[in-house]
Amino acid sequence: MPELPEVETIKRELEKAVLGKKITEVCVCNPKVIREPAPERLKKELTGATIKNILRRAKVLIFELSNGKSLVIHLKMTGQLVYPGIGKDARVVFHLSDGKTLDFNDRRLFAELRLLSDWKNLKFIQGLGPEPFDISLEQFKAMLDKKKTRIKPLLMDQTFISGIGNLYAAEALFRARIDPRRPASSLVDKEKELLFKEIKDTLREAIEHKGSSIDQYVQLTGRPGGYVKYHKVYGRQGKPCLVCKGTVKRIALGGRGTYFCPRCQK
DNA sequence: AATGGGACCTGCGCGC
DNA sequence: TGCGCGCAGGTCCCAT
Repeated sequence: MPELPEVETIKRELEKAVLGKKITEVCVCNPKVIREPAPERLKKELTGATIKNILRRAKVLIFELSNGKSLVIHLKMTGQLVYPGIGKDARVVFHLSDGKTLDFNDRRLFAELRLLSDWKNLKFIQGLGPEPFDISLEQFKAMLDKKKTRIKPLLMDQTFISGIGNLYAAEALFRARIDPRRPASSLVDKEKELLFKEIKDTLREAIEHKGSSIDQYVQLTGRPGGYVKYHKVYGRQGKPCLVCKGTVKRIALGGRGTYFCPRCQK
């Protein structure tokens, strides 16, 4: 579930907590989460390296290291980074030069961890579309015009626009009063404009509240994010719409649970 | 090109 | 109380 706001929250906290520290030891408790290289080689190459820079691209975290390599982490749905670590149920434990640990947890083993020479060459990274904050309204409008596909799955398509997942797609569409099933190209200018604004506002507000703790997401400290109480439709099926008092519905769209208010969203 | 489904996983909540 | 089942979702992959 971690989307742009959650990963951005972790990134900012990591900068304060572990930047400049050295990795003194790595414990791989479950090698399944390591995509490349082989766990033994990863351990060897990480040990002794200093964390020089921490970046986020879409939902991906990148640790640039003093040895020229980069540790690339995609949390997928249930990945967590916790500092100081407690070691409980961790899949990978990074021991740092301050005597503390950084825990990498992942209940469902979907997350991916890689050590690469050049993270920009990773196929997934290369395929990413622009982030919402990096494009203009005119660009956003032009991008939608070319697409006949339904707007919600399109917003979640990382090759189209990156950083938005199921939760924030639903929230932004509700706030823009657009039915998630609408073909993207059917949106008129006013709707595109409003949607673009609401996407950015929703993401910004979620970052301010340090993300949405649905399922497994927690901040680096292990505390939950505070944005769930501001959700207007996500997870609220059967409950009254906060705007019109109609009932929030849940449908499947592109195989994903989709929350919306049929009365508000046209 | 667009869409649907399955796979990857595990734990939770549901109905019986 | 316990069992089996559906569901949760980011991404990839395959089929239509």
